[in-house]
Amino acid sequence: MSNSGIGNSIRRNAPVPMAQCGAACALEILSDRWTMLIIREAFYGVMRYEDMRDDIGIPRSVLTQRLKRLTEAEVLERMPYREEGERTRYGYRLTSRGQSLGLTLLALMQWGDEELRDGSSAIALHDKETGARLRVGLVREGTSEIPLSSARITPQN
Amino acid sequence: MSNSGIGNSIRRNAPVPMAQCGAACALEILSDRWTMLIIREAFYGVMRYEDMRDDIGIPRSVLTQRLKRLTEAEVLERMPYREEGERTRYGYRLTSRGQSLGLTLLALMQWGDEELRDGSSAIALHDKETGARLRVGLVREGTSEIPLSSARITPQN
DNA sequence: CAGTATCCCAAGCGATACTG
DNA sequence: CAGTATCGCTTGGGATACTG
Repeated sequence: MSNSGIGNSIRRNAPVPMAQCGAACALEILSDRWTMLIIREAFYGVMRYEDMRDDIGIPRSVLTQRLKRLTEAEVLERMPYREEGERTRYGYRLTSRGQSLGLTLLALMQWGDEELRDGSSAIALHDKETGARLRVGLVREGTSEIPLSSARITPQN
Repeated sequence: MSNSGIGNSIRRNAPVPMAQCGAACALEILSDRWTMLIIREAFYGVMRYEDMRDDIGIPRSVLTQRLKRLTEAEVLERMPYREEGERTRYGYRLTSRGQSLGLTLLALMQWGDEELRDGSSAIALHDKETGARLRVGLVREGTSEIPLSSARITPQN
């Protein structure tokens, strides 16, 4: 049968209790309709409240609440910034904890592109050094580990 | 700054519109409080309605609705099964589409373990053949791709 | 055991108006 | 521009009872 990764008989309970599960823990922060979309914006470098609203169509009250939650969870940080000839404004960007969520986001994107869409992705990942095309997958620990920071992300089309 | 994977200036909008984004598409099915936990159960081989309820504490009405949605999305399938001396029962298991979600689940778990917990994971991944420890990461396409099916998942105590 | 049915309440949604 | 405030509405959550 080999229907899943762990054994091949029917299990009556999960081998890892919810309280000790990293996924369950992560989902407490991430599992609602908007949060990963906000992460996606931040991942692409969109920092501003209004810009996020324009992109994803989230109601103000909800965006405000989510940004607060993500900031408290240290996934995002609130940052002052200034553009040419403009006054100082505030925006949000990924902390290092947030950046490491990029892999999860990419895994999700890959699944969506391959299983729900025609298989064509709207972005491509390449190794900055070698130019080799990259995917999210299982890797031997230590070997051939490519950090997200050495990937180039290019919109297709 | 190099704060995210794509360029280093402030973006006013995401380079990929929501409508063409695999992640956005995936989140339409997956982004609520319970769905990924149900996937997690199925991933571990828990098939039964009542067992899922016991593990994750989801209300009946919600579980029923989610199983329906996931079945319609062809992530789960409803399966008759029979245990020793018992009558035929029905349960749910991952389709191939569902199984390929395993990578996303593992990425999520890895993030939760490393960033939200003490860094200790409740499971370990090893290559069935070589025994090498595995992680979710970026891989050169083609090269060194290890399918989920050749990974052994062992609960760490 | 695998669901339906019901009911109540809290949270989230969506729109719009307002403020520093 | 980056939020708060408000409000009516819909959805989901949580509990419990019932059915084949």
